[in-house]
Amino acid sequence: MGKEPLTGDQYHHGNLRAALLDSALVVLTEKGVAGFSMREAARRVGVSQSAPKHHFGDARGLLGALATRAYRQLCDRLESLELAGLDARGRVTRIAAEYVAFAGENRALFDLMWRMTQFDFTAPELAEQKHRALRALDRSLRGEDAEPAASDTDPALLPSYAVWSLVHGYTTLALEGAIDSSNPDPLNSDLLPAMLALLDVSGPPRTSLP
Amino acid sequence: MGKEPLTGDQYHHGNLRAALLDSALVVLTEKGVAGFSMREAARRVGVSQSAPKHHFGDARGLLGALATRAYRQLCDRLESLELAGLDARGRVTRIAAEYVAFAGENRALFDLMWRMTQFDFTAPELAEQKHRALRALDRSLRGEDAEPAASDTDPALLPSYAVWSLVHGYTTLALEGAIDSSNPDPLNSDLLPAMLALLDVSGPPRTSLP
DNA sequence: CCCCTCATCTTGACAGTGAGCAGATGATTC
DNA sequence: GAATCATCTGCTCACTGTCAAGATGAGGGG
Repeated sequence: MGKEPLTGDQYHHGNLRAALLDSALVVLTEKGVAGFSMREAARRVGVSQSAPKHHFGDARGLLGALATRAYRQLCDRLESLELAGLDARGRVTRIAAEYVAFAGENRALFDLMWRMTQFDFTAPELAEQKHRALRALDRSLRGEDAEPAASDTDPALLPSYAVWSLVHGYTTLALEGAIDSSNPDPLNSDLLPAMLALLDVSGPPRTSLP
Repeated sequence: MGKEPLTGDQYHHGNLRAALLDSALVVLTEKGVAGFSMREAARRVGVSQSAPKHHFGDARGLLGALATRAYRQLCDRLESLELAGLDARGRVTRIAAEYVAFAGENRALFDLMWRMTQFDFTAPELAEQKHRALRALDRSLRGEDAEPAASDTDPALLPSYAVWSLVHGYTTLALEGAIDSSNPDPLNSDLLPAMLALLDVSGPPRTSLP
């Protein structure tokens, strides 16, 4: 009975699930998505190579749980933004900056988030978090008091889709060095606000012109 | 040393380099980036596992060559578009459709293209092709006769950056199922033209007039 | 002609990975 | 106490990328 530090954590070997998630995040950050190894994540918490199986099934399960947690963190940040006193354009700029900041602070995680279908990972909670991200963005754009969209195909969502697409596209292109590559920190450039200024975020064509 | 290739298949085992590229493309398309295997690509052309080493160095070299070829194909398609008689908005819509079509027809390849930094692959030709894509897009947007941008930071490029970001962002988000997921073929939806209609593509801040 | 050189390709290893299976281990409950 | 059950270990297997050393064959002087 190897009684390692029994501090607080009840060890059978503790709450392995959380420990493995943290360890996996470190490995992912260090090695990137391509260099990630489930064995190494297990090794770092001092546990056998097949310990993760009971908690996550397989490697995709682990990465999926990690991505789901990342989505939740991103949504939390977007939802907790302080936007009072800002007009629509100011809100959009603010939320775009937060989106880009998250991507910059969690590059490997951000990479992983948009690669889950490639890993054949389709958890309902993941799709739910994606919807949550859109809703958070839409609520910030149209204001707290605006009535939420009826469905995902509500034309009122169009500006939010456009903002998301533009911000997400710029983020991935900049991280890949395709845009603003001369800038040492393209994620902090003023290119994004300038691009957003070209976008009409006033609202959908609801029987009145822009 | 003779860079002169012989006609057709020169035997030792033919022109392996091209054959391996084709084979790798098939494997990539079938298994995706995550499931790609260099050994399998070699196996399919009936050659040993370490045959690719002489031509590509390692697996990243093979994928890099594949990505470079893909960039060139995309640029070729964008540059050969017939845009005569279209106004700026029509040209943008047309080029966006072509961009999305390429992504839909070559999903695994398109995935790979924006993942090369992750594989530590930095070939000068790859960066050059990215610039070429931007220039093709910009030329299509502002017309053949407009004077090209002086540098990558020329403010006149702003609309092109915005269009690229929006189109690229929508493409990746749609492929990932984050946008328009109820649509069975989100890449052919009319969402993208509607979003582009929200974008002001008229030109840079009019501090100077044409 | 022979022989030499050199690019190309094969063989055979090595370390590392994800996955599956039989069993130890220990907490919980009866 | 004993039985149950989730949890974790050790082992095996097939597979991967990479490397070093050896075959193979084409082309070019002597």
